[in-house]
Amino acid sequence: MARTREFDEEKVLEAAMQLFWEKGYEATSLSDLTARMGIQRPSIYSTFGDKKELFETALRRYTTSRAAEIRARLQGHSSVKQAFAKFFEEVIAAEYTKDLSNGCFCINTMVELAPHDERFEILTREHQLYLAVIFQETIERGIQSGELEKETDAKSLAQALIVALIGLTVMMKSQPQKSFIDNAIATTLTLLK
Amino acid sequence: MARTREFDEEKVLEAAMQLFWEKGYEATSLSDLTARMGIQRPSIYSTFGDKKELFETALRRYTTSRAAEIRARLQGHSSVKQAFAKFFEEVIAAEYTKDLSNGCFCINTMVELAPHDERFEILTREHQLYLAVIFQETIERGIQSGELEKETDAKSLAQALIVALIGLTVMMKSQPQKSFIDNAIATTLTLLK
DNA sequence: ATCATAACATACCGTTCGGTACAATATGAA
DNA sequence: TTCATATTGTACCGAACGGTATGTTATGAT
Repeated sequence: MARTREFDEEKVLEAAMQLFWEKGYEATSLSDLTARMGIQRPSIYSTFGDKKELFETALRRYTTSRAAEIRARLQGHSSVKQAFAKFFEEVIAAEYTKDLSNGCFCINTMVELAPHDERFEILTREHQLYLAVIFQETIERGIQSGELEKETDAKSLAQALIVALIGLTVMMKSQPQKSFIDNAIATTLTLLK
Repeated sequence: MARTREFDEEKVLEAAMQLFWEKGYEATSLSDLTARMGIQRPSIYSTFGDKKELFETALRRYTTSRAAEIRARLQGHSSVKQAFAKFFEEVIAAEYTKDLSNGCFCINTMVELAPHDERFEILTREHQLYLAVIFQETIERGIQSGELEKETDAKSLAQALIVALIGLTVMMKSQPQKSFIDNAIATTLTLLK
């Protein structure tokens, strides 16, 4: 009964996410978005609402898929120590490999928007809490299997590892020597015992 | 021989620093700056150069005084463990006390500008490296006094604590329960032994 | 084939952006 | 007191901002 949509909503949202991830909210203009998404301005507004709604949708997409990815990676090793070591190693390698490293979209948003917009304060907090739960479950698996000490405080340890993950992700934005990060994480991971 | 300046360069720079610290680079407009600094636009340009130069000057002022403050705090306790515990505790308390917490100006800049501007990549990296040296010296003092184990790798441990400091500072922007941060830091500080 | 309708492209809205030209003002050396 | 000069306030610059009105185009149910 009417003209059919010519773009794939998933694809243009993915493009918007990449752009916001690279440049942040303020530094990304509507012109940047139309260029990258390959659609016109009114199409953005009719499909996603205004700039901030689009940003929120993009961020939700990111956090959902990122959490699933992390969960999968941690479940991919029988050894919990090895699972965390590999995971951190891959996070580090990803930043040092790609020429342009964007870090974590959620962390970027925590810094840029959470302090001035409660919606993003909540959204970013809940993502971190969810990651902490994933970490905690992994640690508990290690306790159950006997790999980790029975007395381990799984929750506190998970929270410490989340803080380390955030810290290393941010620190890498200043491109320190890789040994700095490697040392820091190796030391932190000795908490798993 | 000419009209005398009517404002205190130090004071208006301090005001600019506070504003950039609160809002970041992009989100702070020249109008915001003139309002907060209490001087007119041409005075900013003739005294500090353009917006980015002013930002850099403000950030340098921040990092210098912040490093001196941290060094002093860590030297203020004979016990190294207690020095770090108190220091982290104060960082946490500062964020939960003030209604508007700005976190760390340097960390904010690492996230917003370092990935897109080499000048700030270098500036922020060197600040973190300097803080790591301060941490390392403190840890070495603890080794020397016998408070910490002789085998302690002071450098790696210092780097791990810097990563934790960054992580907690960023994490607090999402206003998690205080117990999350307290647990994480308590666990991380068990690395001091 | 007609036509109501939704997506399209274009062109524009008022506002705000970073930055500056310019004239008025105040100063101290002469 | 005069005058060269640096600082001030105002008013403006073109460009870019987020957002929208409007007319054109393509669609599928009738």
